[in-house]
Amino acid sequence: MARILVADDHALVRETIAAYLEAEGFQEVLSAADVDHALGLVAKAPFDLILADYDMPGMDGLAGLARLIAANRPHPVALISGAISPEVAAQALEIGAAGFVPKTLGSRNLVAAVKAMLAGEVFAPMSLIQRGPEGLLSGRELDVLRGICAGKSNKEIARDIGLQEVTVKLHVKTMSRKLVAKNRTHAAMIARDRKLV
Amino acid sequence: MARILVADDHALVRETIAAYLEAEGFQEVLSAADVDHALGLVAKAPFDLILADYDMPGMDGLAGLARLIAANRPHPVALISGAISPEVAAQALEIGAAGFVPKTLGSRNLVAAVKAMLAGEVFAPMSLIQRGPEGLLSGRELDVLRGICAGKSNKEIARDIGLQEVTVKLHVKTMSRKLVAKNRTHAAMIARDRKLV
DNA sequence: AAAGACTCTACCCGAAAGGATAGGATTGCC
DNA sequence: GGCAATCCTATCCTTTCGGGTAGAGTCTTT
Repeated sequence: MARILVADDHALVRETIAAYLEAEGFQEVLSAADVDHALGLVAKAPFDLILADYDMPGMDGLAGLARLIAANRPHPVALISGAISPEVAAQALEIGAAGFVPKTLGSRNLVAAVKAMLAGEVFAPMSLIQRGPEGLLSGRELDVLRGICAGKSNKEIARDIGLQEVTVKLHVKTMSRKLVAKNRTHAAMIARDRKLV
Repeated sequence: MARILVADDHALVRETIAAYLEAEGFQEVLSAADVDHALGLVAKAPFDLILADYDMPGMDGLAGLARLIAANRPHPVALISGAISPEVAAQALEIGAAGFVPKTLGSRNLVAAVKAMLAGEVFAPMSLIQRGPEGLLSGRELDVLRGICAGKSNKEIARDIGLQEVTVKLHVKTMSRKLVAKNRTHAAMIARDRKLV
């Protein structure tokens, strides 16, 4: 019926999902533990649909997803994920992701989502779609946020990315406003929760 | 063959694992989405084995696990988890957990682990067992760490737990040393990574 | 060309955090 | 009792943060 690839580094999740889809009547369901393995399988023969985990070795943010999409074009590639931020979701859709399969999805909904995406539709929970470009962090702000999450001081961040300390402080301030964080520590925790880094 | 309960708030994980275990020949595999639901099922009839997710509604740290263990005594209760800190693992074993099932475990190993625990053995990856009491955070230090993770200032933390600000600063210092953190933000990220809070 | 972003830098200030050192209080344990 | 660990408080000092305001450069879009 369809050739599907499930890519997830959690063997338990990967294999059980694959087994479930096979039991649902999909002809060929393969699995991969990382992006490189997945790309190798795609190279042999493209899939009708790829489900890829966002927190997977080789993903490197959305770079790995972009490679998968390019390799499997024009067939759809979707993200499996426990929790994804609206920011990441928007970027994923921009680079051509076919949708999202939250792990909170039930088995029956999973099948429905897979069928929808096989038919060329975009499947994504509303909560991930409805959002303005409001409150998005700029590139520099993300750089600084990464430094903060690494426990660096403003001075260290400034040295590492080649800026003056005052400039870093500015980015910390504006970025904290956007995240509605009380301070850098709070911002770091929010970033971690929303997987912004 | 055995009556097993799989408790996980991720419907996809929960149902697929349950389906897989059933396919392996286990007679009765039920599932629950939160601790309260699980306790309700246990109350009707105890299970030969319970697999419970650590990051689950109602778990409240290890309190929920303790309730499940008490309710299902003397049958084993194990934790399903993507990542668990040695600290939490040790505490779980102390209060009587039967072991751990990392999500990185393959399907075949899952079956082996389940059978081992049904036989009364403790199943846990070595990496979670070998650890000294070295570097453990004291109660107060954990209190302060929780405050830091919430983005609070020392002053706020002091007010909330009824201490002087200087005392909080002391705990921040000693706790950061133990975690080998450069500052409070770094400590917060380490705590989040190791699930210390 | 103008508007709007993102960007970088500078100066100022008060508040917060980090670090060192020291003393006393409370436990539980040998 | 002595010992160790944890806990609470204190004083002093330096560094870092957080916040405000201001000016100017780049780039893209309209």
